[in-house]
Amino acid sequence: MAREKKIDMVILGLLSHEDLTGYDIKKRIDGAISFFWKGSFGNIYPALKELEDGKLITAKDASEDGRGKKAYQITQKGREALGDWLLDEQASNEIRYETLLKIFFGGAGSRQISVHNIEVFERKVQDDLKMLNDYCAALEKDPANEDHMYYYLTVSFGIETYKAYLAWCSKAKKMIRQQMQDEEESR
Amino acid sequence: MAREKKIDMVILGLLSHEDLTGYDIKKRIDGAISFFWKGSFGNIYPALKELEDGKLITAKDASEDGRGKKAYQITQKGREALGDWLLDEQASNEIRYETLLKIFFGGAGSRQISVHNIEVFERKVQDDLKMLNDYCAALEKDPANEDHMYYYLTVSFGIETYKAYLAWCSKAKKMIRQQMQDEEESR
DNA sequence: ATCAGCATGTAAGGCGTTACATGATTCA
DNA sequence: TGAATCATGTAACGCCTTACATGCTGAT
Repeated sequence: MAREKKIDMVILGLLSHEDLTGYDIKKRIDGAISFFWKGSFGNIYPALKELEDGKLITAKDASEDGRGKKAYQITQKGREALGDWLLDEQASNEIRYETLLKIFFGGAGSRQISVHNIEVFERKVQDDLKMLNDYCAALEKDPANEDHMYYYLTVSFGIETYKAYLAWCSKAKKMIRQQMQDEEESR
Repeated sequence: MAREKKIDMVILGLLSHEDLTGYDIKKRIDGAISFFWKGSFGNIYPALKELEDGKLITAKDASEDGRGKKAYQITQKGREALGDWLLDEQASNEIRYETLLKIFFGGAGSRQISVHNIEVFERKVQDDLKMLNDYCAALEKDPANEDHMYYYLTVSFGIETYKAYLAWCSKAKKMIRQQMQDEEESR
């Protein structure tokens, strides 16, 4: 029960559903997971090697044609590690929002800059929310399977928080603009 | 306009209001900022040294008594760097929620475990929300200064998103329990 | 032909965390 | 006197990002 890397758990989690290549794993991570977890090739391939060394996964040659394509399968030991991780109630949940940093220190710049920084953030959130809504719609069409609910729950977490972000953006812009106006009137 | 580290900007931002020691800076970061940004001594002290080397801040001996206490001041050059950073509209906003990972892969464990993981998360959010509400109350009592609104905005961002988290927690637990019940009935 | 996408991997560097090391002060 | 807090710093390690290097395949 060594302190496994999170990327290991992501890989094991994905492989618990289907066999995948490193490249496929990257694509899956870039999908619905991407708004709360990231991964890169420079991250994934070394992790696959370590997991294979630890016998948590096995590789089989999946080249239909001779190129070195490898599909990975999870082993029983891998499933156990995944189960242990789920049972461990400690979880690191972190946010690092540079935008909030810029708002917090907004007094060091003009109010217009702060409004602009909020607008840039707002646009990004709107785009991401669209993406999440698309995922959600796709899930509703698809026949309900066992894991469906879990995917839906994470997507809905994203949708709800992003909606809260957008509400905050409106409020924040209004508040800053109001203060700009107050100042103008008192001049 | 080199690609400055974010911790540098946090330090400059804090020093733009008041002179502080490294130890004080840590305390400030652990305050209202902590829910969207982190810092550690192993992070802060080397950054202070680099900022001093780059003449963005200056140190003066603040030992009332002979111990090597140093208070840092921001320089004009430091203020400019801070202003440039605020003007730069690109910002990295990331969340890494292991809890969501555990929910996403919840199918690999029992439903009870998923409910439990949500509850652990929920309790943490409730505690943090209390803290944020306290900050908010303190801000409302304090006389309104220039930067007040900016502090308020980031705190209110936290409050709003944490409320959305809690609403999601209730919904998610209900959904999982409902599915457990459905299954029991169809047995 | 050429470009996008499939596919695997390595290397350097950046940044941050944790633990360690040290010592003074203040308050109970 | 002992514990908590103030105060500064270093060192090792972990983990991830970015960029690089390589080559095949399928569609236009």
